[in-house]
Amino acid sequence: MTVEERIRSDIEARVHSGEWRPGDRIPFEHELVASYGCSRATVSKALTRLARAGLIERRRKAGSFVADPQVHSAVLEVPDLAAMIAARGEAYCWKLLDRRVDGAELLVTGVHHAAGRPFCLETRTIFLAAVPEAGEESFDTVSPGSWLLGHVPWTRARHGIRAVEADAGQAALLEMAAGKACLLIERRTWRMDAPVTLVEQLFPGDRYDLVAEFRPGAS
Amino acid sequence: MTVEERIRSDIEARVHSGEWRPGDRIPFEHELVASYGCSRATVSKALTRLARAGLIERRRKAGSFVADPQVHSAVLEVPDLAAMIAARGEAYCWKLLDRRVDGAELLVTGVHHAAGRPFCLETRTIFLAAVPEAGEESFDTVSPGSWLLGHVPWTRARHGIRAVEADAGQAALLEMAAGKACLLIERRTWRMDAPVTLVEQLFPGDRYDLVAEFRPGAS
DNA sequence: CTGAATATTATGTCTAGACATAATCCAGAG
DNA sequence: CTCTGGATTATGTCTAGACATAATATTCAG
Repeated sequence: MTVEERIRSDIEARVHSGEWRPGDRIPFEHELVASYGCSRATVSKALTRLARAGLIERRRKAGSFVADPQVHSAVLEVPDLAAMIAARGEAYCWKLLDRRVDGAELLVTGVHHAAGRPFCLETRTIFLAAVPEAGEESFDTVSPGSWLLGHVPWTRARHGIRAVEADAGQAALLEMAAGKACLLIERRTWRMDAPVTLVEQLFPGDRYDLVAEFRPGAS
Repeated sequence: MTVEERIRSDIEARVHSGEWRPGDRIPFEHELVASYGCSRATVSKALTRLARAGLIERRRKAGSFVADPQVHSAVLEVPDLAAMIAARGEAYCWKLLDRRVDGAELLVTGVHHAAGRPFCLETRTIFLAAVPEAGEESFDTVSPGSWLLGHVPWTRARHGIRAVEADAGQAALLEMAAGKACLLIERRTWRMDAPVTLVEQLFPGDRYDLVAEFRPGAS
């Protein structure tokens, strides 16, 4: 364990245990230098990282303080569906329903299947200005999500999550009763402010369970 | 702009623009030292931060490489409901329905209202072993979520998000028709491996829209 | 007393170098 | 040929110190 790690984990432990409470001042850098017998650069690196993780707040001249509890936020994992289903040991397959070009947009519709049952209805728009190569792809065996993952780096994404009721057409494609509750995930992706893709994924409520795990100060 | 920031943003720009593709080697540290005319510590700090953000991968002896596109993941903001509703300019109010102690667990049920309409049905368990002070709170004017935010630091949380249909009782409390689609968020929170609270929040599907924004390499 | 100039102090950024560590390459032994 | 042990090399961590910057505390003029 490096000196920097030791400093960090000592401070984390004191904050998490409640020994140092939000607003408390933690030792000055020069005090930590003295007690750990290391150089200031090492202490500073440890504090910088804790500050970036949101555990402490540093103020010039005043010192460093335990930060107020952070806003709730969590890291939401939205893995590649194919990989996710494979990880559960179920057979995965993608069935293309429709593919057409409308001006500079490529519209793809299809269903992801897990263990032989429909699992997710996907409606996707791909903006050809950002991804011209997509025009060459048929997407009849590979889902656009998997293809895009490997071909286009994105710099920003925005997710919306809602609960909706399946209409008759959607219900038929997902082999479920109309009016049943579904999780609707809408994701827009950009690459340097140029839209890359917009996707709506509709999951039967009882067949999908999104999970988000979070560890604050996950240094 | 500091030298470190300049190095970082130059590399980010080259990766995001596609000039350097996943797998490409980026210049060695000593080359960056030469081209920026700075010390190795500065270059190393920049690369360390890019590596932590997942943009590059560093390998001893081999150099640093542009990382493969990351798994989709997003930062999910789960703000305090009271603060969130207030931010939308709507009146917020919490109505306690039930509060009782069952052994070492405090069970609280209530409804969050926005603009006079029920907005979220909350069923919460608070583990008194981790939060003994909660036993003194009536929770008749302040929601347990807001109270806990200010009183208990937590170190880990796990969210589950599902779509469900409201049963008759839930529907009545939320002033909606039974069987309608709802978003169910379940959150468990721990503090140093001791459970703090478990909450289920049920939102009418058409009145809530969870949003997650993500910028990879958000250095 | 009030307000402005000055001194102090802790953090922010950086340098030039040291040694450690791990991965790779290459030469020589078998 | 293969395998092993060193030499090489890039990153990983650290030191001791420098100067910059921003916020506070203090002093002094009015």
